[in-house]
Amino acid sequence: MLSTHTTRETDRPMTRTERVHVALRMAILEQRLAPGARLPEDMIGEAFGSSRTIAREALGRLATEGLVELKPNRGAFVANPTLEEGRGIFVIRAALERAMVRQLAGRIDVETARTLHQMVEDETRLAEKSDVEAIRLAGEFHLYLARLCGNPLLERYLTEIVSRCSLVMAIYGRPHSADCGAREHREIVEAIVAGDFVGAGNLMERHVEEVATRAQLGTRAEVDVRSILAEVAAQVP
Amino acid sequence: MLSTHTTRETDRPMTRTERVHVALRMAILEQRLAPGARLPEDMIGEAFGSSRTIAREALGRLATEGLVELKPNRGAFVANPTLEEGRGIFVIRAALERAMVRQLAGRIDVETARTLHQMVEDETRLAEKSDVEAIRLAGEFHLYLARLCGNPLLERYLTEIVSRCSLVMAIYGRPHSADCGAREHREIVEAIVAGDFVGAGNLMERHVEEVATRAQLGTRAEVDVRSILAEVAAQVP
DNA sequence: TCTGTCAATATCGTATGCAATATAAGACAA
DNA sequence: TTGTCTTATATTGCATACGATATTGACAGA
Repeated sequence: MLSTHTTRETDRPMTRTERVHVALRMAILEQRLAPGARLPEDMIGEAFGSSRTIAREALGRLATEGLVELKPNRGAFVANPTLEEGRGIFVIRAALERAMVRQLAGRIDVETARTLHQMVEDETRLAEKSDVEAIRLAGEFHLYLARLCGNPLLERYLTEIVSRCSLVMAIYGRPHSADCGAREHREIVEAIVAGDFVGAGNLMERHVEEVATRAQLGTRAEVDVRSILAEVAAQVP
Repeated sequence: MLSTHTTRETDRPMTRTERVHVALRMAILEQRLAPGARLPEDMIGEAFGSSRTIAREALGRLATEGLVELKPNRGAFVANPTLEEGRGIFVIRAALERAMVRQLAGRIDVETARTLHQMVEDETRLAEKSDVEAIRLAGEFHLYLARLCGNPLLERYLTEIVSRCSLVMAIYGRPHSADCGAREHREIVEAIVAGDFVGAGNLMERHVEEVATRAQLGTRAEVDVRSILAEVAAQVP
């Protein structure tokens, strides 16, 4: 059994808004809904057998998560963050995750430590088998750490940020670049367990930055409509 | 003129939801609405001459900001964060503001530097005159730095966090404790302008932590009903 | 052929009505 | 007096209707 960590005990049967919300989030993160796609309230309501009220609220939440853009009197669109926004998101992520592991360092009981090691183990094993699974597990790892902090706001922010990062990587990342590097995760876990909060913080900060650069976020230039038009024009005989 | 920095050019005449939203936020932060107070949609809609739809949406936004708590099928209440949540919020704030000034260090043009010095000047001058004004200016200072980063998400998070901090301090802080310390601000500005990103980061991190401790967030114990009852019982003859 | 104006359409912003749910109050028995 | 059951009330959850707004396409004029 690989992902006991992901089970979220839904005591409440999940409100309709929530259902639509998570379904749309999934679809966007899996790129089944392409960035820039229109998301009319009517269409969503119809698709889920609900009214626009539900669709509207779900879209509102997705907008605060940064996954959709809400243009007043125009409608909702799947977000299409610029490369610069993407970099900004990773900056915040690095800062939050640094603080997170610093706080965690030396405050992990043996049971939790075992779980963390197990997660890294699973990641390593899956790294060569299934890309998509490995990426999912890597995300789980970061979110699990956030949960351990016992800081609800930190957890919320990190959940949101991880979503945004996934979207940015889906847009700008090259294939396979999203791997989180199980080895880096292992080093971080070891630093945390050892109580080395400075080392853990630095490792995590560097880790996040490297994920960003591996995704080519540092090198690829902003898509410039003008230059593309020039290219296209040049190809016309 | 003290606060040109606060002018937000509202190109759009501000939607009704927004109006209710900011009005309620003000009221909560000024403690005109006490923590724990009920906020029925009907009542709010009536008060603002709008329908429940508007009130509902405003409450939803305030909930994501952490200023109101939304209990399903029960209603909305002014948030009443625990002391522990309050500490967690300051942890995040320290992390974000550290990253913020590190990014800013050495990237400030002379015009902006002048503005920053002016803000610190104003704070110093008002520090002895008007408490409430000084506190407001201090908040402006932090938010202005966030705006300078050009990172929309960072700006949003920090706005949200500053609100939450205000609420926490209103609940748990002792009077006058919220002063941000204009001298600390001056040191930070100087480090930023000098391009000393390590120093600026450390100063800011410490500064936020000290604001938290000055507010007694580090010392005061959680209110424990049991112990209070014991005290009361002991006083009974 | 190009550009400006206008109508048609699609979609959102808002109000309101009805059903569902949770709390609170009251009655009653132990 | 206390515990439990029932009923009443307050309030939200959700759907729908109507007016407001932006975009699209057609058409007239240059």
